[in-house]
Amino acid sequence: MNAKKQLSRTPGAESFTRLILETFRFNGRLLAAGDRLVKDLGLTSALWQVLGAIDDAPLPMAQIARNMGLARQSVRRSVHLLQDRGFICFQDNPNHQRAKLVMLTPKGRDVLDQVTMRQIEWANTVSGGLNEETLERGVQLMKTIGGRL
Amino acid sequence: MNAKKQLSRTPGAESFTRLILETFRFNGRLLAAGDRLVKDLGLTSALWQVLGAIDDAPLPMAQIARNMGLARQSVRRSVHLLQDRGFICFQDNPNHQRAKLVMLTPKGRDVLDQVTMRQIEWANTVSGGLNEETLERGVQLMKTIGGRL
DNA sequence: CGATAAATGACAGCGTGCTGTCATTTTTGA
DNA sequence: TCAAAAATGACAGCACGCTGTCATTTATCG
Repeated sequence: MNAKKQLSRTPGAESFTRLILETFRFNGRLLAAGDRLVKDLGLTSALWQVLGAIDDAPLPMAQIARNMGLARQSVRRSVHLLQDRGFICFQDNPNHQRAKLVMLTPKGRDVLDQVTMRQIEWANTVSGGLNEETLERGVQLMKTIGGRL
Repeated sequence: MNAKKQLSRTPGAESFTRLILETFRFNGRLLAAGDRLVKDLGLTSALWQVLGAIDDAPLPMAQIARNMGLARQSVRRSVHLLQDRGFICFQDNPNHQRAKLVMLTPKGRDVLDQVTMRQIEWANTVSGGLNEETLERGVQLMKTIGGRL
C-alpha cells in the first residue's frame, strides 16, 4: 500500500536530464578554453564577451546586457574592469543623458581584433570534421528549450 | 597591399561559434530554472547537484568532483554548506583515513526525494513534444566537442 | 501637461566556480 | 623497503554572475 504517486520520467525527459548535466560540463569547458585563449592579452571570457558586443557599434550597458542575455549589473562590472584596463571608454549618448555609450578605445580595438583572429583559428580547428547541420541542430535545440524556461 | 593573413571561419566554425554563445545563454537559464525549482526547500542548483551525486552511495569529495566535472574545492564548499543545513554528514572511509565519505542524512534523503519528484514532473513538462533522438544527438554533440577542449 | 511607470546606472552584498598553497595520507616504482 | 609522486581535504583569495535597493532620467498615457 504505497500512497506515493508513481512518478517516472518519459524517455524524452531522461534524455533531457542528461542534456542538462552535459550542458553544465560543456559550459565549464568552453569558459576554460576561452580563458586560455585570451589570458596573455589581459582578458577573460567574460571581458571578451563584452568587447565583442561593441565590435560593430558603441552601446549602453543595458543594451549590451540584453544582447548577451546577462544581467545589467554583470555587464556593468565587466565594463568597469575593461575601463580600468584601458580597453573601453564612455561616449555621450545624444539620445539619453544617463546611458552613456560604451565604446572601444584604439587599444581595445587592437586587442579585440587579435582575439577574434585567435578565435577563428581555434573554432576552425575544434569544429573540424563536424557536420554543420549537426551543429545547427544543436543551436536550435537549445534555443527551443531555452524558450520554454 | 594588406599584409594580414585572410582568416575566416569555415561554415562549421560559424555554427560552432553560434553554438557557444547559445550554450552560455542556455546554461544560465537552466541554472535559474533549477534554482526556482528548489528554492523553498533551502537548496540551490549547486547544492542539489551535490546531493544528487550521493543519491546512490556515499562518496568522498574528490570523487564527487570528478563525477560532476567540478573542481575539488567547489564541491568542498557545497558540502560544507549542506552540512550546515543538516542535509549531509561524514562517515568514516574504511579505505582511506583522510577522505571521509559524504553521506545523506535522513533529512537530506527526504529533501532529495522531494526535489527528484519535482524535477521529474518539470522535465516531463519541458521535454514534452521534443524528439528523444534530437535530445540524444544534442548530448552526443556536446560530449564530442567537450572532449576536444 | 502632468502624474505614474519603466529604464538606467551606481552601490552593496551573495552564491558558485576557480586557482594556489599547505599538511597529511596513499600510491607508485626503483 | 622506502623515497618520490600523487591524491586528498583545509584554508585563503579571486572572477563573475546574480539580486536588491536607490536616485535619476526617460517614456507612457490619462
